[in-house]
Amino acid sequence: MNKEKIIQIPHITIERLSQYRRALLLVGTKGKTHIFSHEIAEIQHITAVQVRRDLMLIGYSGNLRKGYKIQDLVDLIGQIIDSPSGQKVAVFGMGNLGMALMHYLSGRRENLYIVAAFDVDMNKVNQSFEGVPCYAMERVKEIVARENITIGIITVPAEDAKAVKNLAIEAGVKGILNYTPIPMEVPEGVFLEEYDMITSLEKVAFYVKEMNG
Amino acid sequence: MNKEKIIQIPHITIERLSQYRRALLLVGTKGKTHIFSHEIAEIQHITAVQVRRDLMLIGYSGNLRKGYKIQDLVDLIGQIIDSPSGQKVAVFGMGNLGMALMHYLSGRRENLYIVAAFDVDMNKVNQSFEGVPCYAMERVKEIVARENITIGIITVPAEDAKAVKNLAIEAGVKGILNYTPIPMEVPEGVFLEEYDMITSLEKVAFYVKEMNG
DNA sequence: TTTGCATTGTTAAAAGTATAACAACGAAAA
DNA sequence: TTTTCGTTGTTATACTTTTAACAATGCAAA
Repeated sequence: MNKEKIIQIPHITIERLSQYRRALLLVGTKGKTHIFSHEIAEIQHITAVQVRRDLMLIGYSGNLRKGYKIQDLVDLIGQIIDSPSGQKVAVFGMGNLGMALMHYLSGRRENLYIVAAFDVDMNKVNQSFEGVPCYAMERVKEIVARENITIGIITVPAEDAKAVKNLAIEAGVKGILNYTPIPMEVPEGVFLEEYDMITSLEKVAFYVKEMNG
Repeated sequence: MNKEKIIQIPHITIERLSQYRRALLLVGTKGKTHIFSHEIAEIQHITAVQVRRDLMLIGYSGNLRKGYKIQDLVDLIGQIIDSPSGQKVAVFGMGNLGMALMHYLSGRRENLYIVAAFDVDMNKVNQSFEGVPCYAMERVKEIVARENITIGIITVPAEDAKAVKNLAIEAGVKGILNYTPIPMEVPEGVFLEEYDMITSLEKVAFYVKEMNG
């Protein structure tokens, strides 16, 4: 019965917690030790009430005069959203986007380890990027099993997206982050998150149009 | 009084319309001319009711036996979310991510024209990528004004993010798509959209943990 | 013709999410 | 001491978004 809290934390709060943590880590580097709800709110472009409510949901109590202790809050958020022993991640496709991700993510989250890259380009295979080895696509099954990789980020060209996704899932990956423009299907038990940059760009374009006549 | 509909379309429907359109264009290439709400729903991992409701909001009527006519629907979505004369976009920072974006977006949306890239690296300046010229950062003001660029995508390193954002806005950009991990402030009248890949990755990690924990 | 069926369009209900309102607190100022 | 102030934690309310329910339609099969 050592189960987590019964009260479910809303999806959207989970996302915000991740964002709060990054904001906190950022301001933490500036020597700040405490922060008020309205300061977090301003960074995130939301309201202070919402921040306080989110923190209430995870059961964190701040100090009435000093606000929230950054380190404690970071630790608590970690307890909720991180896996205790971390998770291993592979990047499928070392084109520009894969390279950007590797560069950006590598070493940034201590609980998420990027341990492998895969590509079909033999000039990239057996190289290493940011200290992460790049393997041939043929070795997905072997490496995913050996390293116990649970998350795959797909950045291959559109035409290979489906095949690579299937390969990753057959190999045992439990979460897919899809950066290709091809909507995917995944079996029960695999979590899928899709992001298409065009959606964001078109959204910006729409609101620029709306605001400026 | 030639104003658009009074009934406001919810933000989230706008985003889905953009996604519907891309899905429709994709299936359209396969010779399909009509599509049912449940088919769109399946691609988007949502319910058919939601699709129908969204289409109701934009006033599109399908055919009871054949479903929705793909071309008509694509056109109508375009009327709603696109600017009649298109908008021009600049990419700030031609690192891996900027390069990936350029490659991916270039020529994909007929109404959004990527007309300039900016970088500080003199090896990139005066080159062109995907047919798009790359200028020195010093020329932002000049080029944004000359080309009438309304949207800026920021992919520079974190430490330059704020300065480049300010530069772009001073030059007249009305919409910012921020791919750096630095939360930004923008003045009234400028639309800001932020995306951090770590949020997506942590979200996947969280739900993988929850499902398999 | 009549019945059955899969679909759309729409209203009503439910669920999810954000905001408002305010008591409680405790340090600092009066 | 007492008052003021800015903050947190929380409940109650409002708003947004999704889902359910179902009438209407019109083709196809009986």
